[in-house]
Amino acid sequence: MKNRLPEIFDTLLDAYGPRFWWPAESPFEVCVGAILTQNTNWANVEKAIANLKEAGLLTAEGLRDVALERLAELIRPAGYFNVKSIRLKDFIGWLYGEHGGNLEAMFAGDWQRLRQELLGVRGIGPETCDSILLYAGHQPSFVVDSYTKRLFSRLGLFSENAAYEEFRALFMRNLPSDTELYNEYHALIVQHCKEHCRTKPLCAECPLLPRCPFGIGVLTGKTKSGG
DNA sequence: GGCCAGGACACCA
DNA sequence: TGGTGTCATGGC
Repeated sequence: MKNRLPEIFDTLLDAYGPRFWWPAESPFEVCVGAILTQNTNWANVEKAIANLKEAGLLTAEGLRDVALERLAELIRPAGYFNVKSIRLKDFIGWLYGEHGGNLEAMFAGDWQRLRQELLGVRGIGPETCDSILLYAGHQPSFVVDSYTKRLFSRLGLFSENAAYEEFRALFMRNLPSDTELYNEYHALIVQHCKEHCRTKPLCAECPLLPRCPFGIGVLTGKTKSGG
């Protein structure tokens, strides 16, 4: 079976241009945002991040020392604030316990070992973990999110029910191990899905339609007529 | 007023 | 191992 992933990337890049992800001012902000964005609209996350910045708490030390209740209140706009405040505290506690609260130290060793360690932190699942590795640590760990599953299952390439690690492995097997490529690919998937691939079927303006090489009927109910 | 949004986890069979 | 309920705000 032909590897369609590179050409899909090219199509998305042509359509949207480079996305310059992650939308954050520092690697630490990426880590915080990765936890706050769990099952949440990014616009709401931005409000929570802004609250943390305004309070001067968007640092490892700040989040370590702030009271849990105050932290929850500051991140309230991001939703699930009681859960996420604990998750942030757990991550910061782990960061201090294992790496002295230093993000550079956290990323200094072997990233695949770090991945396993991060997955052991309560509240950090595979997507959050890979987002931290890729966008904060600049390590070639592909990020799979709900958009990725939705788009590529609609394209008929993967089963939507496939496990996270299966999805991730498929991308990493079929693409070169390239941090910049993984960075851009995931960002383009998000951009694309926000515009064309929410819960509704893809619309006629979908940039994947004209060059779709794999039977767009999966998406539209019509069959590709060739040519 | 309902749906949706860049998940993770506990619990249960 | 897989399915289900829970956590919550804000925009449309």
